[in-house]
Amino acid sequence: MDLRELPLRERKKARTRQALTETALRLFTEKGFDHTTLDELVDAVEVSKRTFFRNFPSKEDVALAADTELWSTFLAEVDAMEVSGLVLDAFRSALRVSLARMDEGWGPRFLATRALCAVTPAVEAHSLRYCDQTTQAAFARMGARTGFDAGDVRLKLVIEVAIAAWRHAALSWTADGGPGGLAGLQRRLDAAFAAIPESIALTGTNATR
Amino acid sequence: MDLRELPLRERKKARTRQALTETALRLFTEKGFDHTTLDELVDAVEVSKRTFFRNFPSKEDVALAADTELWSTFLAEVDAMEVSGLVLDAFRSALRVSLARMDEGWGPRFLATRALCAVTPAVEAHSLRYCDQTTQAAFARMGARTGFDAGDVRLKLVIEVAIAAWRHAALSWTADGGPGGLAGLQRRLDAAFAAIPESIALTGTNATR
DNA sequence: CAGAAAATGCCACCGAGTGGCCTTAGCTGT
DNA sequence: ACAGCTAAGGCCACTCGGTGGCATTTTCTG
Repeated sequence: MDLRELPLRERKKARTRQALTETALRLFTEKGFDHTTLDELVDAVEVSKRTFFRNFPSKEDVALAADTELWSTFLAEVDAMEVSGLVLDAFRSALRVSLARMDEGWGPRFLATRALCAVTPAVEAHSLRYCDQTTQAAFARMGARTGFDAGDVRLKLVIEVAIAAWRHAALSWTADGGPGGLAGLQRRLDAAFAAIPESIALTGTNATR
Repeated sequence: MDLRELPLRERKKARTRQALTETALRLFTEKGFDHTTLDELVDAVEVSKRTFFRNFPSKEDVALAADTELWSTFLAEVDAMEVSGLVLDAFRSALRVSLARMDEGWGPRFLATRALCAVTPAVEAHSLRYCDQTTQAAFARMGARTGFDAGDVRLKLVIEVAIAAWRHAALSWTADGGPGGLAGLQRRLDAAFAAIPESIALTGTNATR
């Protein structure tokens, strides 16, 4: 992430990208996603609208920078991870490590992004798609790396379960205002994973109240 | 679903709605979602664009009519279902019953919708959001009906797992071209549910190839 | 310092989606 | 049967997200 060593061109590009994500997140949070036009954003950052769309495929994407950082790190982690034992545990630790790799300031940005998702359907939809694409990519890479069949239901499901645990952890953590920072999020993640066996064995009767 | 008994006004409304969904699915499949303008669609059905947006909140929604039919039936089923034993089994049978409730012609429409999702990111994103909303709604209703805590991780996870099984079944069935019709989809669904216990117990080692 | 290559800015354009307002058509009373 | 009410549809103008084309600036290379 250190960009001091990059050529000037790349540095400038990275700088405008970051300015766009930061300003966008601030404006969207202050005024709402729908009530912030792209013109306002690009005016504030002093770039042209054309430049914006060379950096981000859509208005929604600039709001989800925190998500994409996490997911790309996660995929790299999946590629690198040792699987000796429960596959579910491997994914849990991949998530844990990815979270630890996020740079300082990511936590608050992620929190703001989630808050935005909660009130803006369009952003939520994009976020879910990223999540799903990541799940599928993880499935494909794991399938290629380990010996599992290309369409093995079990591998697919275990990844979906891991991601579901992550999503629940992130959601509940966000709903409570992000208590304890990233360590707090980490704890919720562990709790969610720990609850998985009980979940599928869960029984209940109709409470007639 | 029989609309012979409705007042004339309602009948007409239902008819235009159906004409829109059918024509939309046909046009989108033939020419692609992005290369079909709303003007073409409303011209074909002979309604104004304004009328379209009184029936559907967005262009994507008209393509997902098959999804919404299934999910609303599923939610009704969740409200009605008996839970005595494994909660996971209750959801499996709710999905099974919902599928059986779909009217004739739903199968092909659903298949076409899924094919559309596979090639059109915007439609896919909307579809995922519907799915997620359904999951959350099922969670909220179940939480209210049975005695579980409002934010019980286990209940949330078991629903996510059930939906994940459904999604995998639908995806693999679609990828193969929908073999065996709805009965074939049903079989994939059973197989996916059956694989859940093995999934979370799945172990593997790095295949160094 | 010259020239290639990449990034940016500018402008015109398309299509999705909305608000306002008027007209039409189905539903109510007498 | 008829008059009035109400809901739905049609029409029009407008905003905003997103794209293509082309000229201009800026950085890299020799």
